[in-house]
Amino acid sequence: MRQIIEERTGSHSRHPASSEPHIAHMRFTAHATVLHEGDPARRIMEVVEGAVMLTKLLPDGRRQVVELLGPGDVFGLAACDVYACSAETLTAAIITTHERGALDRDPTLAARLLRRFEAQLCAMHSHALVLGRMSALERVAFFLLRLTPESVVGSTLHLSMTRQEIADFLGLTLETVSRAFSELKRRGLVALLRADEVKIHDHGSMRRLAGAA
Amino acid sequence: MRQIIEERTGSHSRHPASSEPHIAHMRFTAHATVLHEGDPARRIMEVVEGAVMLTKLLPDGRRQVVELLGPGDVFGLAACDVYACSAETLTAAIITTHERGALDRDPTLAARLLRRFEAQLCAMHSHALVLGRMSALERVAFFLLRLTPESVVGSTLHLSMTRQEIADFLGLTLETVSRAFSELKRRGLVALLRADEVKIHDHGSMRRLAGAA
DNA sequence: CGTGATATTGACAAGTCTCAACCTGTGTGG
DNA sequence: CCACACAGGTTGAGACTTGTCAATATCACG
Repeated sequence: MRQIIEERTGSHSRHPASSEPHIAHMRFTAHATVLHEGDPARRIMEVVEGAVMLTKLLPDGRRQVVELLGPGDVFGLAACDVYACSAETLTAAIITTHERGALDRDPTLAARLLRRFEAQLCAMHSHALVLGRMSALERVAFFLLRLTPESVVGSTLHLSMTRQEIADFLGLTLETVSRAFSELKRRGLVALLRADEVKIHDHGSMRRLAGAA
Repeated sequence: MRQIIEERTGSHSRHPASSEPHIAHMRFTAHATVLHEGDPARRIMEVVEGAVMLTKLLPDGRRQVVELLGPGDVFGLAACDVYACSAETLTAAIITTHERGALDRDPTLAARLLRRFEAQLCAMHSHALVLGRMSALERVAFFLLRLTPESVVGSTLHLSMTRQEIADFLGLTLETVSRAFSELKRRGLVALLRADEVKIHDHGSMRRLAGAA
């Protein structure tokens, strides 16, 4: 893809001394673990293709999906020297990685990641609003709209997440998510073709539910 | 309004190469609004001194404090071309601003902001875990530990937020926050000297409650 | 046609919110 | 210097949303 090409050309001979290529592409199947919360944070990663979710765990096993990532999004971050989140693929995915040192050496890379971080930080701000202040029904409506590209209006939306994963993303239980889906269906806002295929019928009402943000 | 008392430009010119002063320092009193969600996003801002909170609103008035910022933290971000959050000072504060264009021109600045964004993104990940998966008591414990610098062990912690602001940060109501404070006091984990002065007695139990993150 | 994983639905419990009353401390004016 | 007023905080009772546990349904696959 375009990004792969840019990466390769952008990275050549920045540091000829280092024999190790600081860019590597990796291909993952769906439901693969890319990295573990708590492991030493060596590299910064970027989704090239596919979908990835970042999760955090509490000692007692409660889980939160903190971010959903698509092409261009960055992960593998660390507040100290270990990864702050685990990362799992939701679909088959291609991921590229950068040495942490490359951020200082390569201003082009830094500029691109900076823009990306800004977008992701804004997404997290929205997510905080969802988690802190929205009802179950509103959360699910928000989730469905978030997955719907602007362009797609009539077509059907494929969820590559189980109810449990959606629940962990929205701070709910899988039962509550299921009930919310049923309620949206009952109200005629969506149609459930299959458990993982949704068609949004009333975009306006969905927007209103989701806070029109 | 009482916000802008004084504005200086480029006082410490650390980048002599650039003749244009793209840095401005501003001094704010406590409880001043620095910027409004939805306004055109012209500049990126950085906290130099003091504390700032970022908030988002739903159409019906529900509010979420999405981030608490201290010295070094960055705000004024936008997913499209308008600010994603409002920003208010919690204490008197000094804030510096950068033109958005400066990010591309000044690699040193970009590198610094990049590191900061990473830290803030990690903080948001933790916050998502708090909002999505923790009980009221756990949230308040987490909040108090988050405000406690590692160094400070015995001294008393000053909250520069009302119960309502804390509640909006933690996704609770002010009553629930108040009850959580009382419960922590009852259990002997903290002492409330005044409504806005807390002393943490049992750091270990607090850590356990907060998920030892 | 079973079998296992995932999803839905129901009944009940628990945690948090809502509404209301009351308390505390700070500052002001008589 | 005291009394009062006001903003913020605490506490209580009951309602409501969501969580928990359990039974049943649906779908993909061998």
